[in-house]
Amino acid sequence: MRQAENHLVRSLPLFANVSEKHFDELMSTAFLQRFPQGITLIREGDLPDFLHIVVEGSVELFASHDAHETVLDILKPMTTFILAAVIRDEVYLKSARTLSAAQILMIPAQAVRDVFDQDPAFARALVNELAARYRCVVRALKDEKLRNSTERLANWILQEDAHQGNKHQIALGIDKRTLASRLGMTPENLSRNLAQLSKHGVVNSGHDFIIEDIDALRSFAKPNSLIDQ
Amino acid sequence: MRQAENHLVRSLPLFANVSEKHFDELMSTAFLQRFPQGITLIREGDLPDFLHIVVEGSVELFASHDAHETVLDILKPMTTFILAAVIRDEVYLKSARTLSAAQILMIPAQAVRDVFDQDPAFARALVNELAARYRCVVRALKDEKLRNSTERLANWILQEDAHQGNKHQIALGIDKRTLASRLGMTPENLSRNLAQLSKHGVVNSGHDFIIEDIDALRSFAKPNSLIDQ
DNA sequence: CGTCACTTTGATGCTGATCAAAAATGGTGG
DNA sequence: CCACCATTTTTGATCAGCATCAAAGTGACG
Repeated sequence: MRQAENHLVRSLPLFANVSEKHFDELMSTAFLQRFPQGITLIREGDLPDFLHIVVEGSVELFASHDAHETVLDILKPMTTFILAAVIRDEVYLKSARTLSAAQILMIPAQAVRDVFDQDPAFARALVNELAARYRCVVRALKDEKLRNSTERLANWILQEDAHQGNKHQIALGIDKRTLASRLGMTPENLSRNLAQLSKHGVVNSGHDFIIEDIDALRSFAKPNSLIDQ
Repeated sequence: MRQAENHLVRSLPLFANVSEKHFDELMSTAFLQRFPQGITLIREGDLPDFLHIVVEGSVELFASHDAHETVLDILKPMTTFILAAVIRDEVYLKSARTLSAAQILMIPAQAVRDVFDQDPAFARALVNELAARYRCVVRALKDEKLRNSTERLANWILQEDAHQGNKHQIALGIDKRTLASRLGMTPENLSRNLAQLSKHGVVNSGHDFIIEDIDALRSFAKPNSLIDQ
């Protein structure tokens, strides 16, 4: 792994207070690997070999059952995934594939468990990370069960605007098909929902969404700090 | 706390390898409290004071938004809850209320965090428990997104039969209103879904469900080890 | 300027929620 | 033991949300 990325990884909260020795132990066996778009990184049902961290690009977590598939999350840098499976050494419950070209840091699962037992700072950081991931899933479940698809879209727009610096102009970055899947709706429905939101201050301009009346959007979306991040 | 319960708690995986000293430290500040049915134990949005463990009875986790409420989980002994909020010292994302009279062990949040930092065995056990809880939520999210309500009911019956010893006769224990809520459907729909399942080997006899043809039920339910426990 | 992929629009059907009412169940007191 | 009442459960009718299939529109790019 090159110096630049090493430094980037070192600065992650997960490794913040880990001793130099243990950080080196983790990194000495780790790979930083580039993948093209559309590659399946892990498959549900397999046993975990590595803890994965998205360093660049984006990754989609999904699951299948009886010829149906659903997107459970979309990850951007710097996020760990399949931490719970690594800790328990049990099969993955989700699959993962790259949504764009991506760089993934892969740390052998056994090394993660070993350093966890030796380094209290790493243990603390890891449990914090896992708790954070847990809370994300709970938020996703609440979003799914307590809102309809138009409300999910409206809140996604508000959140994304905040992430992109409250410019009231949101660059999509992904195609609408993927966004639809992320939001738990079909592309057709996303289209119709966007049409709905024009009544609530949102305009769809090519690959951007523009918020023309944020108060109207807020009052429709009813954002909730116990669901949205 | 009485000796009997102390022993029960001591034998939980969470405390299995914790030193006597640290176990006593946790227990010395803990309460074992009885609650009647229908008591709200925690409210979403509040900050955590205690880690909770269901010792007896059952507890419902739920969340509300915009005049809607949804049941996220039903807990039986011995299960921890709100572990993630305790670890991160952040507000609860769910509320909890007793579904029956219940006994709850409450360990001060600060004690949990302190012992975590001092006792590697407790740290290991706690991260294992949190990972297990994480995987439960992921399973719930998949169940919700990948199955319709009849399939959820069919799989619940299969699981409950296994828990109750494969007698092919399942005692409900809770009223159908609560079961419906647990399974993410209205009582009306539960009733209709049960009628549907009579085509697939399930008979509804008073407060019991009877599986008359488990192969038919299995073939309809399509149980999946990556969704069901 | 034509092709191909993506997106939108239209028509239709399924799933599950809601409201209303009937039926079944269970407990209580005469 | 039975009649009565309250509660739970079931049944029926209707409606909203979302998926699906089909077709038309749009835009990027060779």
